[in-house]
Amino acid sequence: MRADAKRNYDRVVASAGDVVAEQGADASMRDIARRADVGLATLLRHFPTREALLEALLRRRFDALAERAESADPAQLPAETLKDWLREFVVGAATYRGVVELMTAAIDEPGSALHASCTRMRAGGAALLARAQEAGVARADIDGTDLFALASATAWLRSQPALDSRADHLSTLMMSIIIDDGAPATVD
Amino acid sequence: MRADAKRNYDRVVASAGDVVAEQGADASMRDIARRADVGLATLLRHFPTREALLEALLRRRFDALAERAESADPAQLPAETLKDWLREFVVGAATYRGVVELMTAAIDEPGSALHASCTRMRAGGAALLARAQEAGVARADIDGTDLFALASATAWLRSQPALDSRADHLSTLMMSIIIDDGAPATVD
DNA sequence: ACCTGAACACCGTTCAAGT
DNA sequence: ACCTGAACACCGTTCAAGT
Repeated sequence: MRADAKRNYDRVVASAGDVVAEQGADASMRDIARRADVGLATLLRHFPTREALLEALLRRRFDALAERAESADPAQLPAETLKDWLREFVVGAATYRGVVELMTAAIDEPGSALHASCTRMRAGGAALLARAQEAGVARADIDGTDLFALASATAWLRSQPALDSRADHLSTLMMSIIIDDGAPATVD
Repeated sequence: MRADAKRNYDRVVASAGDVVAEQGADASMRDIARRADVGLATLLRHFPTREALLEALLRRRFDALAERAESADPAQLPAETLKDWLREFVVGAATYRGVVELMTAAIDEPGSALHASCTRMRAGGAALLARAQEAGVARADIDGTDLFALASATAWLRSQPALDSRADHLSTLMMSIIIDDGAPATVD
């Protein structure tokens, strides 16, 4: 990549971070380009789709989440490990408004830019779930796809501005579907 | 209302029903007007906002749902009554893609055209929930707003095309947060 | 009273022209 | 190689002109 191209790329990503944080995942691409002091066409050549741009924003976080699941400490309590992971999944998926919708759509659309990170996260979550199920601390009649869906629904609740004040309570309730370790489930 | 105005009004509602069923709640208003063989400006004078148009589409169903909660048979089992009502709430809120988002937003925006029906439904649900809680068959640490939120999250899951095949299973799981009557919760 | 076409300021897509 | 302005077909909003 040429030096000026790299510079533009970085400016766009930085600008997108700001604008998407303000306006959500359906923010105006023109707006993002404007704030990056870049032509709209330039933005679109670096990121041909909206999802490609969001992927650049979310990749780091999503990859970290997948790795964390893959290299989970087997000595830790399975319920705690799963709970911690879910908590971070939900926070990650709720950082920008409108991202959860794109994730659930992307996971069965192989063409989507978000597809890879989403399937990888689902696999990671499924492994943690299986360990918890074997230990008898997670509900037995759910699989990785259910887990991904329920965690997404939790993130969806979290990203509704109207429900901001009870976000933690609702997350705790959602958690209680999945985990059953005797202790009262909690998010904080 | 003049005869021709009434005719246009009805044409628009009918057309909106079709288009919104196909494209979701963010369908193009121009498209709806076109299919109704009406000028866009005419549509917008009958329904100044998108929510006003959706309200016309959903009113009947939402009012029926509220009435049903208000006049629930006290002889019936509280858990069954609540379960049946939730089931219908979820189906109603998931008929059109994108409606749940509008509902959760509308419930704390008194200006919204959907505000009245949503608050009335929440009140109805809260009453059924209270009866179930007194009978000890519903979780004690939730209120009407939580119930509305959880039912909305269920409807959200149901309106994700990618999750179509496990919609019933996910609804059952969500139900299990709220109701606890010993019997395995189920939606069908 | 009610309807409508047209002007307006937006949007994302596409591409020929520029460095 | 990379960038960009401009044309295009859309969108919802607004309003003057028509019946």
